[in-house]
Amino acid sequence: MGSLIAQKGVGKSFQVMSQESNLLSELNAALPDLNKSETKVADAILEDPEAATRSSIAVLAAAANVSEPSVNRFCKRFGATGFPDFKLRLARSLVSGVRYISRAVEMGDDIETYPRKLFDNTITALILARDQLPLGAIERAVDYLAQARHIYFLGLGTSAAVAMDAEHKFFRFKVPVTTCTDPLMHRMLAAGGGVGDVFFFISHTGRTEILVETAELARTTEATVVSLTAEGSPLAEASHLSIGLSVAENTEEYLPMTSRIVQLAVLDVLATGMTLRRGEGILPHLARIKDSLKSTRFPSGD
Amino acid sequence: MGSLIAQKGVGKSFQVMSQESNLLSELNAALPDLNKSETKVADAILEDPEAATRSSIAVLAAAANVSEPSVNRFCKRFGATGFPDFKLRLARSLVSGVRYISRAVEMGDDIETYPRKLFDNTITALILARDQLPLGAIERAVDYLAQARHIYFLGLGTSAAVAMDAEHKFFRFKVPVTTCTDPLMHRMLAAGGGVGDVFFFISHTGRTEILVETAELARTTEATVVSLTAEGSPLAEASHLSIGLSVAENTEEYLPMTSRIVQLAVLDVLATGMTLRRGEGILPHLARIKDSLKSTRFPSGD
DNA sequence: TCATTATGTTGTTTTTTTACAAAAATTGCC
DNA sequence: GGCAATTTTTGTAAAAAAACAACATAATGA
Repeated sequence: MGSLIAQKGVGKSFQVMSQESNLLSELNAALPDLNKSETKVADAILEDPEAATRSSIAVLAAAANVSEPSVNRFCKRFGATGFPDFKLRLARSLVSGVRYISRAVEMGDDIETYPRKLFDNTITALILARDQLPLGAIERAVDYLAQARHIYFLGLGTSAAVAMDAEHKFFRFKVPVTTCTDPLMHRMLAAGGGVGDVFFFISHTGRTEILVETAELARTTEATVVSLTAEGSPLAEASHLSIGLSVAENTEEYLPMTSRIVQLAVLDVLATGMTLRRGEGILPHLARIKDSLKSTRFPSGD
Repeated sequence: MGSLIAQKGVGKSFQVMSQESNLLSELNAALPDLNKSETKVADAILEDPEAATRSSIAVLAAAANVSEPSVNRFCKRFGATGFPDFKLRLARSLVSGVRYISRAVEMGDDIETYPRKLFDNTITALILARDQLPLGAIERAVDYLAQARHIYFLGLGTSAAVAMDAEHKFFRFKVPVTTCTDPLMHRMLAAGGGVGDVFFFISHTGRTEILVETAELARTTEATVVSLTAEGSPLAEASHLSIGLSVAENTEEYLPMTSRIVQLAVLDVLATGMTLRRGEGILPHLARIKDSLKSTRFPSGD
């Protein structure tokens, strides 16, 4: 379920996923399964989707070098009742303005181009992550965290910053939270784990040896080992519970980017889950913490 | 500027704002200024906007008990070139109005609901930020950073994690980067600033007194002060250059959420800008840094 | 009552869709 | 492999639907 199913012969329609799906990404995904003229139409649309929504069927047909009925059939294949309906759907999926086709930044890109690309890629990654969020794992993670006596967020490199962010969130729940970036410290903490301790590992690849070893070490204790990492990775295997992410890795070659933002978003979810678990009672406490900062600030105008 | 202007008598058109605005709210706002048949049409559309996007002009005219040209004129009054164009705009604003409207998590939300809400809110924040990104400021910030002899990322609380993330990115450009969370240390660093030093302040509110004071202190030196913070805030005022963000403040009451993700995304943009500025030459260097981690990892399957 | 504005009617133009036919590709058979 | 039959793909042309413009009538207000 979820991805395109080309039902050859049967009804020949590219019925897809829930209505959630984005028409543009759908087009993109269907691309390999399309025949000649369909491909031409898809290309023409993807070339400039915005323009496509404004074109008449005749204009689009000309742009794609196919006949008008071909365009019409194309629309129907994608679940629309006809061309106008198709344009409507297309317009809707354009709203977020996200170019669903991730485009990497190129050396020649100017200031008008690359910030948009980066944002779009990040947004796309979040949308993808949202749609395949392992809710079961998240729910169980919240269980563990809510019952934890002490939480350790462990990550290295870029994930260390994510761990730090997590610390800034979870200490609010009256649970001792520890983060650190020293792998030797990690080991010692892990070795000392006991009942009620939750070791929360954060790693994009899930393959960093020292981190996996630390997780394995923690497993030998009474502590609970949770990880936020790549699905099926060694770290995931080493954990009691893994929140598996399959972030279509960074379009950008050299700088870590989208993966950590998705991790942060997931941690937001966990923290929120914890708030909900705690119930109304925790709200005054959270409010107090927030208010404690007021006196450190210049009064705001409004 | 910004809100609807009903130019009675002159051209009689409800020309409005940028195309940014939401057509639905526009209709709503214009309601009192409409005449009889226009009101009927507006009512019919507002009654069920979703249906309106699917109707032909005839169907809508019937639903509103007016003639077809009345509907057509109505559409033109609202800036559309005609009925189809109007429907397109309506479809667009329906998406942004309905789905992309920020919805706060509520106490009763279940696992199917709140993760989605959180992700949607984050995504919306990124879209908003993307569309009002101060490109000029970003470009100048890249200038400063690219020429920096030493970069200091300073932030407190949640922004400390963002600063740490920035450190993890920018050290790759062969520039000394310092982050720290100790405000006394901040002051001393700021006091010691000199030509070529860039102090990069990160703060959601831009009102944290010690941070603003540190920025002011840094301003007394030869160093450059840049900030990523709320537009028009004291911190922004204290800086040579401010990248102003107007993150529609956290729907979530008590946990800092979307703002820092937007900050991270902007830092991605800056880091990328720096890569582009450095040109192809920097790529092997970035690749070397990335590869340096290979030996710390379990070999990946693919 | 006259001028102005608002609305509707009629008919034309544009757009979309259907029905059908030609072309291309595929399959089965020799 | 070659050839016919079948299926699929694509295009043409005509019908249907939709949108629009021009004009006419009705309503409104001075």
